[in-house]
Amino acid sequence: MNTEKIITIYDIAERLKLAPSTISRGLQDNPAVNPKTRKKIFDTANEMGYRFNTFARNLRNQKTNTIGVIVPRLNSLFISAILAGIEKELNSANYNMLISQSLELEENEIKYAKTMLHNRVDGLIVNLAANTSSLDHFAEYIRHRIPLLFVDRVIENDDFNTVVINNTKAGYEVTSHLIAQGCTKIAHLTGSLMRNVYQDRKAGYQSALAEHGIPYDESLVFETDLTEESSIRAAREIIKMKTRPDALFVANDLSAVICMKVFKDAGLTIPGDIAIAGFNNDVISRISEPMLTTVNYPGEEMGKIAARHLVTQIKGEADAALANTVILKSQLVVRASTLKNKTDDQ
Amino acid sequence: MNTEKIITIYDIAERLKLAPSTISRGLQDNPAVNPKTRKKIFDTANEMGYRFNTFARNLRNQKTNTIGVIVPRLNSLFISAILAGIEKELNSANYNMLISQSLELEENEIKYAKTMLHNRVDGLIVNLAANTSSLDHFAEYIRHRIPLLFVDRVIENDDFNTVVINNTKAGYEVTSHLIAQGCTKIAHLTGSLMRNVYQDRKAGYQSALAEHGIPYDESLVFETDLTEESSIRAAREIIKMKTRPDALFVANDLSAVICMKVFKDAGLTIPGDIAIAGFNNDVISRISEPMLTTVNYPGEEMGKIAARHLVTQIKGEADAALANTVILKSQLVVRASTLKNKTDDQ
DNA sequence: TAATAAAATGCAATCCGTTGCATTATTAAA
DNA sequence: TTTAATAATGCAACGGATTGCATTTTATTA
Repeated sequence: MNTEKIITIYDIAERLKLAPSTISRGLQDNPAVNPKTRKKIFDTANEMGYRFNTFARNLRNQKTNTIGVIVPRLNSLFISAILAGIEKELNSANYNMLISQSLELEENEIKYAKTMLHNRVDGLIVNLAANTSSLDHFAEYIRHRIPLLFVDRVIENDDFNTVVINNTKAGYEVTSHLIAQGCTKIAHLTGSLMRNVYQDRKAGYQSALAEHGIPYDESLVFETDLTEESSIRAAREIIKMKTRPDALFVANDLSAVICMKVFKDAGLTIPGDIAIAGFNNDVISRISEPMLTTVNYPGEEMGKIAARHLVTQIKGEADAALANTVILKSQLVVRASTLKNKTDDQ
Repeated sequence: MNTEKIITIYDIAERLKLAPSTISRGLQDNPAVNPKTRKKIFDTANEMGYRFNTFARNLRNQKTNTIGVIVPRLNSLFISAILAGIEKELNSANYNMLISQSLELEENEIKYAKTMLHNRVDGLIVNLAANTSSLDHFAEYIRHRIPLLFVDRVIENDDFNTVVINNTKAGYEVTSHLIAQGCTKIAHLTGSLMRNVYQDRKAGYQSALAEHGIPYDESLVFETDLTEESSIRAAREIIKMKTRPDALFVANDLSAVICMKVFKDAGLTIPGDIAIAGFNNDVISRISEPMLTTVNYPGEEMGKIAARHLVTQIKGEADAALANTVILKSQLVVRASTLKNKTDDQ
């Protein structure tokens, strides 16, 4: 058994005294080839250690069966959920997944978009980096009619397919709920306002305030990168305020729970002194004490739908010219961290 | 600007009245081509919307600059950390990353191993599925001399490169620490014992018990799949035991914190009634109340080292025949969840 | 057995970029 | 201006699988 030589269909053909085309057909279960021949082909292929060359095939077929995915980070539960969803769906549709993380930087996103283009991905799914300000780096995809889809973090633009939730509505619901609990001074800790997810949640927050006649106070909004450190810093700032807010709406669960811990360590009670609501419904929201009010955000489902959508487009079953927005449902999940009155909010 | 036609170097060559080889060289910054010509080539390529075809290149070069990665799950903080590390490293070495999740099933792992082989990955990094019992599906990699490396979850076998931590030692340290805190009846909640990570931690647990003359009691060991549900179930079983354990060593932080919550909800105090230790040093261990004693497990670092190692091998700078084991350091992180005496354990 | 239909196999071009070697154009030295 | 040396470009084969069409083999029918 030679470990060095790479076996091709030509080698098999030679061994069996057949034409390469017959080998190719045989390996593809083409009915035009005699079952006995086919069996011999497979046996010989195995014996010789043949593995087919996807490149040669792709080159010929002008298809790669590979989808590119660009996300800001890999080590986030929410992103992981999206990826898991994409992977499951792609797998059952027989596509591979090429992944890159932009580390929240537009420059990386640009670079990866190009790499994926050269790798001839059949489609691309993107979750934008925090500081991405233009979509120029995706222009080539449009130009080459390569299906492109944004999940979760998108840019308002009718030309692109997107899968999102209604962040404005969700932000509005969280804030309204806090107000219903009697909170009047509600702080908001959020991520980069360049991104719709944070921008919209904030918009919902503002509209709920407005609707209830609570003036919007810029100094109550903390725009951060939502890392562990900045969450702690923000929480400390809140503690130090002269008139402390009676509620905090945080744009993700992890940050919310981190703030909660800082508050508790400072002797504040939750929700007595300050109510806290998060976003995502990560496991962590069920483990914190008190349990965290949050928004159930169907990450895995978003991933699945995004992938399914993209595959449909690739297969040409959907009109590529028709940009589509899929808005998934999210639900407010009320838990102890915001229940000021004993009577259940429901 | 034609959006349909796919531009090749031949099209550029024709337009510029040059040979395709010159175009190819020009695009590769080959010094043999006149700077002025090169400029013209780049300009024309841009103008015509040319993007090079990685397949044709790969086909020719017999290299893909792509690394395959097979993990059991994507939606786990620990796995994500490993992936993030791999990605960072591969990126700076200019490799792409093709990812699949086995969903903890050997059959998927087998299938993906084959797909990656056909995709001609230049190397493969694997974190084994829970129920993988044989490594036969990786035989082809050995046969074709494709660098293969196992991270974290490995199988004892001198033929493979691995990057791990010393789980036995870590398990031993956790257990010894619990014993030092005065615990005498220590339960252990773990994952599939087919996997070294869990097997070894348990071995460490057992040897610590033995060393301190505590008899090993099978009924105190819970082998589960470590999901949220089974963790809750195990915690409830523990509560119901006639003589309740005074400590619980869980094989990962998330499960540990889930158990902690079940215990607290049942009115038990931590660590008073039962001390708890986890594994991984996830963020969650810092947020739980009390904070969780755990083992700092350098996931991202493992990923980086694994990737670096693999790339070195691919480039032929390492002797492929020499299987290597890299053992990273892990540290016991003592926190309140196991500190029975006020005096700091250190 | 010859003629016809059907099944199986073969031929050759194609996908597109790369590279060793040959050839032509340009510059420097004589 | 001629020759030698160098720079720039071109030629053509290669990598491996695919597929429309042609050809050969086998089975069917008259």
